[in-house]
Amino acid sequence: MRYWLMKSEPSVVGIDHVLAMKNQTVDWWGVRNYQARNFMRDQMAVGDKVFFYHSSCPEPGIAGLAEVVKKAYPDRTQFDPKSPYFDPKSSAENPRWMNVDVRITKKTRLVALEELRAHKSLTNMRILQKGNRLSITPVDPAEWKFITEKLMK
DNA sequence: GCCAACGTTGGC
DNA sequence: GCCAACGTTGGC
Repeated sequence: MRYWLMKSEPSVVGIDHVLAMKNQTVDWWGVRNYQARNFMRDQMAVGDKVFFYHSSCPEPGIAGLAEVVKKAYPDRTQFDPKSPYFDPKSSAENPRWMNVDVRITKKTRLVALEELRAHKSLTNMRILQKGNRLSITPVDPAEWKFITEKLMK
């Protein structure tokens, strides 16, 4: 079982949106970066734990806990010509983009990016590295433990 | 709105 | 296969 951090923009799909969805579950559509796709496609398994992270917003940070409930399958938006995520080079026979399904298990207090930066034991987190842009990153088990047990309590 | 960092594209 | 140009991300 692995741990992950997944970024979402709350103005598009925030944690409250997902809580209002059926089974509090969302398909993680819209990833158009190969590294992030490969994490979903090759490494994510049902039961993996996820930090649901809010980015590009007034208060970026971890907003809740989630888990992977369905392994990767083709992202529906790549086939929709009306979607900004449409990819003309993708096809049903040879889909380029994949996503998993993620279910919110708990909405937590917002653990702000600024707060994460303040803790020495988290300095290696991918999300805190300069220039980090990857929307899906692995989380070290010790980092998961620290954040869930010490910061969220 | 700025801009550093990084990924992708495409001409050669 | 190189790399300049361009586009995007995301915190500030």
